[in-house]
Amino acid sequence: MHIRAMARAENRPVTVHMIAEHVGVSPAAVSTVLANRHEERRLAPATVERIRQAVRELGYVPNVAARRLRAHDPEVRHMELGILTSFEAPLFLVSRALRQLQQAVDERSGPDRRFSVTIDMFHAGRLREMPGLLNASRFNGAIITNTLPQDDAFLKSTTLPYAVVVQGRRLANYCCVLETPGEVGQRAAEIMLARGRKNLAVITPTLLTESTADRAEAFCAAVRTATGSEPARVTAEDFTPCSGATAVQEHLRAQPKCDGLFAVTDTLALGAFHALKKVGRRVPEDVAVVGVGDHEHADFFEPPLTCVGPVYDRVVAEIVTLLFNLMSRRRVRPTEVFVAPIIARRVSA
Amino acid sequence: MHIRAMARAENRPVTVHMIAEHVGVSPAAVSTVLANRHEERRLAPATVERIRQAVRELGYVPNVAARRLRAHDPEVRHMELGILTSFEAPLFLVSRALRQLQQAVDERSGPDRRFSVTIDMFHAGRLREMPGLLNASRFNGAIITNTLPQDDAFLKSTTLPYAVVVQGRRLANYCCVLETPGEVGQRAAEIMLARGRKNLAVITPTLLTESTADRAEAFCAAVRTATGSEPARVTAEDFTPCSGATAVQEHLRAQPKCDGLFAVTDTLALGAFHALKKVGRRVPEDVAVVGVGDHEHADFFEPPLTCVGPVYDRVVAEIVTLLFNLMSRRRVRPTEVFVAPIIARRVSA
DNA sequence: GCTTGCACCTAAATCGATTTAGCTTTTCTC
DNA sequence: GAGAAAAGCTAAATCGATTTAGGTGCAAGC
Repeated sequence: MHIRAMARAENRPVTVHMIAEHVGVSPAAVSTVLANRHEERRLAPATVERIRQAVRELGYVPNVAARRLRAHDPEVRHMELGILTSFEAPLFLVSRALRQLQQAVDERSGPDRRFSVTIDMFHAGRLREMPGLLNASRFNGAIITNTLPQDDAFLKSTTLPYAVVVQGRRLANYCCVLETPGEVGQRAAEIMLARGRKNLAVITPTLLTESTADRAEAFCAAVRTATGSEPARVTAEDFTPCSGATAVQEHLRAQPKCDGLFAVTDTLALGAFHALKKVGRRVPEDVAVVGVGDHEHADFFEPPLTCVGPVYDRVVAEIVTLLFNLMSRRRVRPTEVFVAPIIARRVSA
Repeated sequence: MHIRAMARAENRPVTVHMIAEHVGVSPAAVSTVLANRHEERRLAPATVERIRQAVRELGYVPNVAARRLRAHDPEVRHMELGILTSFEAPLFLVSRALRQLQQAVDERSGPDRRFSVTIDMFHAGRLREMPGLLNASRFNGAIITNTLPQDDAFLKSTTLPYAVVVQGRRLANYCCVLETPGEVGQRAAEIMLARGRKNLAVITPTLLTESTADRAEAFCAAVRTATGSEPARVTAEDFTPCSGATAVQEHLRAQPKCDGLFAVTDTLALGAFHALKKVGRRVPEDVAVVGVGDHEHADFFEPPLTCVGPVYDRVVAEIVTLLFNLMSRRRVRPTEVFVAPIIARRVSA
């Protein structure tokens, strides 16, 4: 064991102890230098220099977990909250969640209770690889959002052993907050039908989350029920206006009679606007457009975009409430909270 | 000391040890239950229940730092990187930084080297209150952005003892990446002047970062030099289009002859569009508008917004490179990296 | 009666860094 | 030259949780 330890030592992370050995002093001396307190603790300048040299040479990287543990004041309890989202998703819901969560946290912080809130990203579909998720060594509580079906499957298979609220997805073993299933698509369809639109299409990105899929499904179902015919499906590469524009432009070529577009996100609707202008069709006279999400700038689109969707601040408020209830164990059972969509009637439909 | 310890114990965070004492078992047993491994380790079901009960009653919150330290594989070095930004600022630069940083990190990760990247927010002007900043117990490296002058003053006064890259600000004791001072405002002025605009205004938010202040200054200086007259200053409450619209509308009332607007962020330009439409003035025929930042949707504004500004991907690339150089100690001296602005000539000016 | 095996639990080491109290050795003072 | 003070450093405890190796007592088997 001793020999193996030596053998492996080559590539091991450098510790204070190793530096100390290398220089021929105690770990205490090294630590003193690292904290820049050698003056007050009266280390000889020559020693300080030798230690500094070694620190540089060996490429020392402090272990923050160890430092945190040590630095931590035993009088205050510290809770780590994370907002977990995928890189690929837009950040606007996240930033709202963050703001509200921070506010909730500021209210609850005191001399004996502090919180930290961070945003942590995972690659879509690879949530399971996030370090510290499973062994609960990273968070005391987490909000998980923008998951793909693979991530959902992972979550379903293991109940994370701390407070978790999942957004936009129904999972039996977690507390979930999401828009009322079916409603968004339904309302969008109603708007279109009330305007007498016949040749409808729904624009979705390639990667569908549960929410975006549900919106498209419900829209199609409602249209089918009312008119007997199925809306066209337009698939954009991702969430960006650019990909939306490309997809819609192609669709308009194939289906010039199209007179109503439902975009499952506002960014795609923005792309649709662009494509429509390019081929000289007016919104909403020629083509009605409905978006989802209430993009913070939707009112400033040209024309202002009519949106259907849950009030995100409500969604976030529910999430935050649930999270704190879970953490204080006031509610332990998994729950589903639905937030009904509202319609922001503007100009585009 | 013993008595005081007892006295304080009331309100102390609950530890595994305390639970163990409360139940009358060893910490090992409690830990076993917390990890849900009581089956394989053959704890009596009754004991498990008693422990669970106590965990609930006492409101146990695990100390993640301790868990991390313990869970940590001594073969791999783990580096914690943070992107620190203020709540009040828009996230779009942050999200780009995050994506590029994550990519860099993915490339450098290996079996013996892992990274985690998080976004951490501070209240504008209160960076100093962020826990773990000063005692280096949170990050091995950090990108700091969207600071206010108070934050800058704080940073100037203490050199953080780890790898730090500051964005958008010149601080002698740090590595900084920012747009070339003076250039953005100058270019914006040139565009306006080349179009023969005379009655110019610059729109800024109330809270000015160094960059936004510099843009406005340089714009005014360039205009003053060329024409001898000073552009008007329009102050919006914050960065939102909404506040921009309000401010511009007011300005137009006071200065109906205004024919050129320079907005120090794209979101403010979007608000300006709105205000201009409302009073029936055409862009760019009546009023030219120039924005900064190259908003990811600037091309989809109506009309597409002409932007001046650094290529953000360049900025971020420089930041990431510097950060890794600092961490591997390939470059230790503070540096300033300037990224020259480019002009995205679209329709609005 | 003695071993074996099982059920159930604990002592102690460990993760890495920091700090406090204290130990040598040298230098200074009278 | 004795005692005090200063300089320069270290041993060991600590932060909180986890795990490994091992102990104890009881029932079963021969």
